[in-house]
Formats: sequence, C-alpha cells, structure tokens
Amino acid sequence: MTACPARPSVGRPARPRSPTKRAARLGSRDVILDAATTLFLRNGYLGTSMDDIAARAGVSKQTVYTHFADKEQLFTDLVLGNIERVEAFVQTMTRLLEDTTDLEGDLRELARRYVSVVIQPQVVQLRRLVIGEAGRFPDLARTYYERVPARTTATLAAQLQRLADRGLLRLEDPHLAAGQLAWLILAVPLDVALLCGDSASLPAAERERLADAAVRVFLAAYGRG
Amino acid sequence: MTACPARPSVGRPARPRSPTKRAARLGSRDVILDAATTLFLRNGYLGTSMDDIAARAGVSKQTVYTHFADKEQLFTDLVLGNIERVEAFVQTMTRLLEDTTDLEGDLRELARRYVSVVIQPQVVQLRRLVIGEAGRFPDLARTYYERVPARTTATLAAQLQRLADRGLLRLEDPHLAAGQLAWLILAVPLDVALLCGDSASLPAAERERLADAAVRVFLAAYGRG
Amino acid sequence: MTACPARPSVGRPARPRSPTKRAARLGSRDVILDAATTLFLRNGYLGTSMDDIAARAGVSKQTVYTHFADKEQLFTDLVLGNIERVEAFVQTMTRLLEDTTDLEGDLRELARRYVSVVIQPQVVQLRRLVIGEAGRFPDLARTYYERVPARTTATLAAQLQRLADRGLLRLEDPHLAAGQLAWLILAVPLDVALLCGDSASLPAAERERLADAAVRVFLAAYGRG
Amino acid sequence: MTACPARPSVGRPARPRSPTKRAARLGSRDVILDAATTLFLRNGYLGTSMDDIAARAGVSKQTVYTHFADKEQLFTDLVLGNIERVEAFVQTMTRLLEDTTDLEGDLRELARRYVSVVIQPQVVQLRRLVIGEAGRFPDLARTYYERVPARTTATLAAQLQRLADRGLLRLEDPHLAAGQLAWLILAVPLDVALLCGDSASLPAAERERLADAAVRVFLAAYGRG
DNA sequence: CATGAATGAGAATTCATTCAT
DNA sequence: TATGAATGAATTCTCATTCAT
Repeated sequence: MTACPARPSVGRPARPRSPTKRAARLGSRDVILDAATTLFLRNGYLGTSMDDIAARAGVSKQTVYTHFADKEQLFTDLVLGNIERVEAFVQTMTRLLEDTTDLEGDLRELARRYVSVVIQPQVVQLRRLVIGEAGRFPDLARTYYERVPARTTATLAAQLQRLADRGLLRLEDPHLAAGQLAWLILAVPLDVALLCGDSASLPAAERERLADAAVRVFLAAYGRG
Repeated sequence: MTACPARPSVGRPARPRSPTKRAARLGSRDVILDAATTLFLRNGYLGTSMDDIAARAGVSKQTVYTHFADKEQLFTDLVLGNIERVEAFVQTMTRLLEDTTDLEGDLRELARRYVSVVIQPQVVQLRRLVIGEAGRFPDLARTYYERVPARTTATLAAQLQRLADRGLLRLEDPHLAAGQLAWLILAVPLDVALLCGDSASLPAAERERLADAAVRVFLAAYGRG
Repeated sequence: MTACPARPSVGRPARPRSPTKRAARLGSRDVILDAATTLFLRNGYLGTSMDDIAARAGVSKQTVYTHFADKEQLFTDLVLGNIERVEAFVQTMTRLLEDTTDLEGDLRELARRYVSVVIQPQVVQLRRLVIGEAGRFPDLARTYYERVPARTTATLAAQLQRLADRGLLRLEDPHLAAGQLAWLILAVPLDVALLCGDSASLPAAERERLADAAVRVFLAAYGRG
Repeated sequence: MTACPARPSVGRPARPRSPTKRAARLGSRDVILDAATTLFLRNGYLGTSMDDIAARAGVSKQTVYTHFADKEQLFTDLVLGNIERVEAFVQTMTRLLEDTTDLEGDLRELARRYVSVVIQPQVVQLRRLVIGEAGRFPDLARTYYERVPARTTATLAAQLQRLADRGLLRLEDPHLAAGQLAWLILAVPLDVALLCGDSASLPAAERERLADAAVRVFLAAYGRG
C-alpha cells in the first residue's frame, strides 16, 4: 500500500471567463489580485508571467504596474492576503472546545473540521507555493510559518490548557501537546495533498478514520484516565 | 511563542570551485548532474537555466544536451536519483527495532536518527523542490510520495507488526500506527525546516525533546502496559 | 600631461525638495519647466521621462500635458528659454570695452568674465544637451548656434570694430578676429568642461592664465604696436 | 551674419542593404559593431535599440548578446574603437612639421588637413555622441578627452618645441601654444559642425581662409620675426 | 563526444500619451 | 484646470534549444 490513495478525475481549472465587467464591479486592483492568485497558486512564481496576469484580469499590463510596483510586490501582497484568510479560518475552530461537555466527541469534531479546512485545494496550493518559493522569499515563508502553523498551535495550546485547568486533561507542556495533536490530525492527509493532490486525495471516510484515530492516541497520552 | 525558533547566521552556499578537472574524473554526466542538483535544489526548476548548469558544470551547453534530452529529462533524472538516495537512507533505520530488548530506548534512538536525517538541508530542499513543482511534475511528486513517506511508513509498519507479534505492542492497524509515529517524530521539525529553514532551525536539544515526547505519546497509546 | 586636469569631489545633485507649495507660488507651468530643466540637463532628452518630470514637479502627468502639447514641445520651450538666459548673460559683457582706456587690462577682464560665465555647470550642460540632441533637434541646435556663439561673436566683432575705429587695433576682418579672440579665450576650458566636467575641471588660476595668454596672442596679432 | 553658414541639401543616411552575406565575410562581431556604430552615431545611446542594431546587422538579438555582454558594453567597446581610429588619424598629421623648410607654408598645410579631418561627419558625430552622453558615460568622455584633444595637443606641443629648438619659433610654454594653435584652427569650423552640421557647413574656401588666418595669428605671436 | 555561435519566443518593465471625472 | 487610472508599443535582456564543425 505504497501508492497515492485514490485517483478520482479531478476537475481542471475553469477557463477565464470574460472578465470585462468584473473590473467595473470590483475595481481593477481586486480583479488583478484574483487573476494573480489563480495563476500563482497554479503555476508558481516564475511560472506566472505578468502578461498572463494582465490578460486573465482583462486589463493592460501597465495597469497591473499601476497597482503593484513589481512582480515581487504583487506576489507578496497576494500571499499575505491569502495567509490572512487561512489564519482567520483556522482560528475560529478552537472555539469548539471552549465549554465542552463531551471532550472526546468535540475533539473528534474539531479534528474533522480541521482536516477538511486544511485539505481544501486553495489552502494546499498556498502551502505548496510558499514552501516552493521559500528559497526566493524566505521572509514570506517565515511569516507563513508564524501566522499559520505556529499561531494555530499556540491557540490550540491555550484551549488545551483550559481543559487541563478544568481537570479534563493531564498536561505538562500544553504547547508540545498541541503540536502533537495538530499533526496527528493533519500530517498524513496534508502530506498526501501536497504530493498527490493533483491526481488523487484521501477519501472522506479515510480522513475521518484518521481524525478519530488521532484523537484516540492523543487521549491515550493526555486523557484523564 | 509564534515566531520561527532561532536565527543563527547560516553559512552561504559555497562558490563553484573550478570544475575543469572533475569532468575528467567523474565523467561529464555526473559533473552535470552535480551542478544541476545544486542549482535546482537552490533555485527551483524555472529558476535554474541550462546556461547556469552548463557554466557551473564547466561544460558547453550542448554537452548537457548530449547527456539529457531536455531540461525536463534532466530534472526528472536528477530528482529520481536523489529520491533513491533518501530512500536508501531512511530504509536502513528501522533495523534498529529488529531485535530490540529495550523498546522505549530503541524507539527513542530511532526517533532521533530519523529526525536528524530528514532535517538535513539537502533532504529538506529536495522535499521543497518536489512540493513546489508538484503542479508542473505531478508524476514526480507522486513517485516521491510513494518512495519516501509511503515506503518509510510501510517499512515502519512492518517493524511495528513484528513488535506486536512479539507482544511488545498492542496494535490493530500497524500502518495507521506507523504513520502516527512517523509524524509525531517528524512533523514539527520538518515544518520548521521547510518554512524557516533558511533563517533558523530547531536546536538539537529541542529536536531530541520532541523525539522523546513523540515516543512517549506513541507508547501511551500502543505500549504494552 | 594628457589626463583631464583635476579631480575635486564634486557635489552631488540636490534632492528634490517637496515641491507642493512651489506650485502655488510659481504657477504650475514654471514648476514644470524647472523640474524639466533639471532633469533634461542632467539626463538628456530620452533619458528623461514625462513621469519623472511630473513627479519632480509635484503635479500629475496630465497637468504637464495641459501646459505643453507633448514632450518635444516642452523640451523645445525649455531649451529656448535657457538659451535666452545665456544669451542675455553673454551680451552684457562686451560693454566692458565700450570706453576703455586700458585696452589690455579690459580685454583681460573681459576674458576672465567670459570664461567664468561659459564654464558654469548649467551653461555647460545646456551646451552638452543641445550638441547631444543636434541629430534629433537640428533646428534647436541651429538656433542655439545663432543665438549664442554666433551672436556673441557678432557683438564682440562690433566692439572690436569700434576699437579699431579709435585706432586701438588694426583689423581687416573684425568678425574673423572676434571669433579668434572668443575661442582663444574659451576653447580649452570649454573642451575640458564638456568632456571632463563631471569629474574634474580646470582650477581658476589655470583658467586665468589661459585667459591672459589668449589676450596676449590676440594683441600680438591685432594690437597697435 | 548670425545664421549658420550654408544649407546644401545633405544626403540622408543610406538604407541598410541586405547584410546577409556580410556576416559571412566579416564575422558577426564586426557586422554588429558596424551596424551599432552607424546607429549610435546617428541616434545616440538611448535612441538606438538593441533590436535596431540586430536588425541592421542582420542577426538575431541574442547573437548581439553573445558578443557583447550588454548595451553599455557594446557602446563602450564601439566608442573606444572609434576613438582609436580618430587618434591614429590625427597623430600622423604633425609629421608635416618635422623637417620643415617653409614654416608658414607647412603650418598652413597642417591647418588645412587638420580641419578637414576633424570636420568629417563621422568624426563630428562621434564627438557629439561622446559629449551628449558625457553625463551617462563620464569615464568614456574623459577617455575621449585624454586620447583625442589632449593627446593631439601634446603631440603638437612636442613639434612646436622642436621648431623652437631650431630657432623657428619663440615659445615659453609649448603646450599652451599648441592648444592655442589647435583651437585657432579648429574651433570655428568645429562649432559650426557640431551645431549646424546636419543642415549646413562651412564651404571649403571659408575653411581655408580660417586656417590661413589661424596660422597668421599664431605666427604673429610666436613667430621668429 | 564536445563545442561556440546562433535562434525565436517571451520575460519584466517603462514609455508617451489619453480618457473619464 | 487638474487628476488617477488606463493603454499599446517598445525597452533591455534571458530562455530552451539547435546547427555546423
């Protein structure tokens, strides 16, 4: 069982529909960002040309340069914007645990939601992009690290500490435990998504099985008894 | 504690030493592969030009084309070669467990070695490269997945099964458990390395603490009692 | 002694101070002309962009086009304005000779002033600019010729004729003599300024020595005895 | 008499004839240099594009870049080459005076040849180019100064010194005298050529009159008798 | 097997100029 | 009168690849 899991025919990216009118509605800056996001996420930094972006946005190349000083600037702005979205996304999740009365059940719920968010194609592509360009944009990669995995772990750690305070968990190092929980949940599906994402992905049932198993291991180590 | 861990001044990449004579010793094919490996790992697929490669290898561009049909071919060959090395690397490790008499101790040893191998700059860069180019080279990424993480997990699963057979572990799904163990060990340091690798990395002591903690959690869930 | 004369550290061009309020005082037309003059003199016609000019003037690009039909028009207007200033400048000088009682002394005075005016950076830069763009703006170059060197020579010739009429000089062709005097005074310092102006220039003492020598030669040829 | 002298209809530059075969005969480097010389001399540095050069040379743009690292390099190489030619040109002239038995006659001869060389369109255009780009290429302008006017003056000074040694001239400062003689001969025609060259130029008779007059003034100041 | 010279397509970026407000 | 946003053509330079030797 060493092959990438499944091989459903994955939808290819939609053709650029005539964007002429979107510019009017959204303001060209946003149209450009949209186009650039699609292309950068799909083709990477060097694989995306300013011509492509302008064409897909339905504006002239110079208009792109009116809004963004250069390609690096555009790329950076765009990645930071997407990071923000992912960040917000993930932050909300730990609220599940706040006043839990069913720890195991709520941890499972958390785990399932967590995976399903992080496994989304856009989120995976962003991660790929940032990792792939970490050599060229080290500061961006570091920011991504700080704002996505590190911050998620920190938030989760705070919740785990609350649970420990309520006597529901036995923890010495909540940050350590949070990292372990997070990766028990995520690592396998994310690894598959990063490396096999275009041709296959874990079926939902398998993801849930992994999520449940993650919670089980976590509770075996840190649960109340 | 959301920042990337440390910030030691990282050595810059060595200058290309005069490769004139290496060609004689190694055969130009290997010199080219060497040069290409360095450059692709550092700058990515599109960020590396055939000119750069030829120049660094100290041969003419046409010589590169004599040995490799085109850039894609060269890239693929080279990545596959490196995968092989990493594969071999990692495979050997599970032998530690074969006739263990001190399960926890040997698991810790395994964990520490495992991290230290996967954290090596070349290994991390290869992973980055494959992830970053997964859109352009999906088959390569899939192959990487199959030959590195999947195969490692499978091998580890086989060892865990043997340990279960010897009554040292209680397992229902050895493959699942192997994945959990592997990522409990690796995920945090690897995430840091992928995203912050150029500017910082986890200190060795921290890596060992994480490795030990991973083993502790694993044994809490699957240990004999 | 074939090297350019000296190498004093030349002051770098001043930063553009905030021009916001100058527009109010001067009217935007003049602010634009000012900015354009600085830039064209420094960078040439093609080396100066309308963007640069607008930015330096602190107005929008369209405002530039409100005042000047196009780049050529702006350039031409500006050069003609500067020619006028140089012209006025130089014209006044020959008055020195009008009622001279000390011919040699006053010629020397004239020579020294003449050089010091023509050697001024702005004047030299204008000359460079006109010469450099003579291919693109032949009419402008011709106008410059007529209004600066030709007119100066003509004015000087008239004064020399008056001196001859007073018996102080022996002249057959005053225009020829005027040209010779002018260039005996100017040619060497101007040549240095045009070609080495940015990195070096003739020291004042040397310029005066040349001026005196010019007068000496001139009087040897045309003096009364 | 303030207008530029004459207005003969000046021949416009010939169309680029098919250069396909010239490349074969000359080697592409020279073809490129040829094309670039024509274009840079006519249109200036910024006014000439690498595309134009490649097209006129009948080679691809990349071939230009194979031979010259970049536009600046090409420009510099080319100007230095032309300086060399002009230098050689002018150097030979002073031999006229070496064993003169007719000082005035030979000086006149020298003067006439000198003017006719310096007035040549290519030479004038080179001077214009160097002066016009002195802001962008100060080192080049300085080199031009040192290798053309300064060196010419120095060579002439040496000859004048020989004449003084033979008792044919009375000189205190031969270098000063050489500068004066050179510019008495050149200044007026060169000024006209630089500024009015495209539309007019001094008739040959006028140039000879000026040359003779220059010699007359020079000998009045420094002649033996 | 190896080379130096050549290529056509395409990269990022800037230009002078105009239009709607 | 002044503006900010937009444009299409042109700029320098690089790319992967091939051909004659």
